[in-house]
Amino acid sequence: MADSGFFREVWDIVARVPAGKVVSYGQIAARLGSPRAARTVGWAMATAPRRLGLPCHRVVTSSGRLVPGWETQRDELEAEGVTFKSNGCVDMAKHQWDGKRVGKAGRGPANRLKAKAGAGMRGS
DNA sequence: ATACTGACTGTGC
DNA sequence: CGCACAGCCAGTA
Repeated sequence: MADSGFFREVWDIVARVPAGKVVSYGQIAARLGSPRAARTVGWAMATAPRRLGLPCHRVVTSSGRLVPGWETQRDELEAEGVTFKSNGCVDMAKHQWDGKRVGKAGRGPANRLKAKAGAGMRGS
């Protein structure tokens, strides 16, 4: 894989996400070795050719929020058995794809991940 | 080769 | 609790 690079891997991972599960952009990026490349991952989805049949509706943000401007996405996930919270967010704590690594569920605000403190230190 | 964009993320206030 | 700012990676123009 990786014949083309990052994108190919992103699509590959997304295509491997089982129904009823969701994965966050950051999780995919981290899987590729670049936890900060979440944007690139989202971009890969945005430019992902539909002919690939990518279940982009299974990709959500770290907050469990669905893609902004997407109305059918929630319906698609529900059809797969994904449950939602009252606020309209996916119950990622329950459906976030383990990514073949069980025990990693809840990597984000939901878990108060305080890794690397100098991550977004805006000190310009 | 350079610049810009893009469906994110984590902190800061 | 909500809004804003800055950093990151890769592909297209």
